Amino acid sequence: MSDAVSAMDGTSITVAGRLALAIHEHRLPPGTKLIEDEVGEIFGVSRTVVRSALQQLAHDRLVTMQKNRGAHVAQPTIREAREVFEARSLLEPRTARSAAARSTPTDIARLQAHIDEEHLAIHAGDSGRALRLSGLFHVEIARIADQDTIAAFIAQLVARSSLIIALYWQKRTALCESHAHDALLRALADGKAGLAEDLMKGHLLDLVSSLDLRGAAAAPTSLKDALRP
Amino acid sequence: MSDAVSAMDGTSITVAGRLALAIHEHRLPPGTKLIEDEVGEIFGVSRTVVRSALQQLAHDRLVTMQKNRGAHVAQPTIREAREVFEARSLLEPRTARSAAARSTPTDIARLQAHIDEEHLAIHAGDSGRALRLSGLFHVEIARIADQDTIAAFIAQLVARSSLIIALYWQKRTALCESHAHDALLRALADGKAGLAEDLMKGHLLDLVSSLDLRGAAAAPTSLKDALRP
DNA sequence: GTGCGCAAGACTGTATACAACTTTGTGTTC
DNA sequence: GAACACAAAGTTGTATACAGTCTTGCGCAC
Repeated sequence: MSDAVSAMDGTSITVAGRLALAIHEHRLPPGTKLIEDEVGEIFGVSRTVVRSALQQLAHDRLVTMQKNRGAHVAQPTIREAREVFEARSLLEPRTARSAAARSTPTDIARLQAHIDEEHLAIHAGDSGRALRLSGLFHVEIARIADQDTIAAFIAQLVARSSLIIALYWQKRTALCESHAHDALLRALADGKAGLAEDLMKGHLLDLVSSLDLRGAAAAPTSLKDALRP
Repeated sequence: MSDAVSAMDGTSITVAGRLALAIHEHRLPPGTKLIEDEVGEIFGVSRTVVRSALQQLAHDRLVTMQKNRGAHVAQPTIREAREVFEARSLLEPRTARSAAARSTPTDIARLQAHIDEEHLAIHAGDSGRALRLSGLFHVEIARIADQDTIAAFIAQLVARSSLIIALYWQKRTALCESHAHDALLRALADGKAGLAEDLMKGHLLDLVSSLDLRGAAAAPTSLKDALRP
C-alpha cells in the first residue's frame, strides 16, 4: 500500500496528486466543478496552491480550465477517446516488447505483486482502486522497459483513459480484464518479446471495443447537443 | 509570420510561450537560471504569472524546478536524449503514415509553405528560427494525421529535442536536413503511406546519429561530475 | 404574465506582502 | 592562515487582498 502521494506537506504536487487519485478512482465524476476556495479548505491550503494544482491537472487534460469560468473535471469527447487509445496503441505494444527483452526477476516479482493487489481489490469490491491499479500496471511495464519519458506519457494516457471509461464504458463486459495482465506477465517473465507486443496490442483493442464510442452516446454532450430531439 | 504567441495580454500562457520560444530558438541556453522577479519585470507581470508559466514549462520538461532553489532551463541528460528520440521513433513514423493516407491538397499546400519558410530562414542565416520551424514541421504532420493528442506529445518532444540539440549537436553535419522534409512532403502529396513512414523513421535516425551521445560529453555534467579528472 | 435591465453574489485573475529557506560574505577563534 | 559560526542579502513558497468578470435573482415596465 501507501501511495507515494499520501504523506507530504501541503505542496501543490500533493493536492494535484490527491485530486488526480480521486479522478482516477471515479470518486470525482467528469464534469464536476472544482471551486478553488472549496478545494483549498478541504486540503487546508490557500487558493494559490490549489490553483497551481489545477493547472497541473489541466496540463494533463484531467481538468479543463476556462478563463473566468473555473475548473471542471474533464469530459473527454469521443474523438479524444479515440485519440487517446490511438496514442496508446503506438506506444504500449512496442514498449511491452522492450520490457520483455529487459525484464529481470525483480521486475517480474514486483509486477506479480502488483497483479495480486489488483485481484485483491477486485475481490474486495473496491472497483475504484482496482481500476487505478489496473492502469498503473501499464505504467509499470514502461518503467521495466526503462523508458521514463514514455512512461510519463502512458501515465497521462492511462489517467485520461480512466475518464473515458467513466463516460463510455458499457457494463455488459463486466469480466475484468485481469486475465490479459496475467498473460502479459507470463510473456515478460519468459522473455517472449513478440508475444508481449501482440498481447498488449490485443489488450488495448479489447479495451477500446468494450467502450461505446458511437456518436449517439449519453455522456459528455454539453447541454447544447443534449437537448435537441 | 506572426506567431500565435506574440499578440496577447499578460496571461501566463503568453509568458510561457515567449519563454518556450526563446528556449526553442537557443536564445536561452540550457542551465540558464530563471529568476521569477527578473522574468516578471521583463514581461511586465507579477511573480504569480511568471510562476505559473514556469510550472507549465517544467511540466513539459523544458525547465527544471527544485524546491527553494529556483527554475533553470533544463539540461537533458544523455539518457533523456535517448528516451526522447525513442519516443519520437514510436510516435512519428506511424503518424506520418496516417498523414499520408489522409492529407488533402490544402494540407500539402500549407506544408509546402512551411518548408519554404524553413528555407528562407536558413538562407537568411536565422538558425534559431530555422530550427524552430524545422521542429514545427513534425508537429504539422501529426495535425494532418488529425491526431491532436499525439501532436501535443510530439510538440513536447520536439521542444525537448531542441535542448538536446543545443547540448549534443556535433557541428560536422552542418548540412541542414531540409532535404528530408522535402522528400516527406512528396510522399505525403503522393499518398505513399509506407514510404512516408520509412522516410520519417530514417529522418529520425539521421537526427540521432548527428548527435554525440557518448557518455564523455561536455555539456550537462553539473559541476560534480565535471570536476573529477 | 412576459421580457428586459440592473444589482448583488460568487468566483476567478493578478498583485502584493510576509515567512522560510539558501547562499554568500565577513569576522572570530584556534 | 584555515576552519567554523554567524549575519546579511537574495530568492522562493504561501497566504491574503483587491479588481474584474460571470451568473443569478429581483424588480420594473409593458
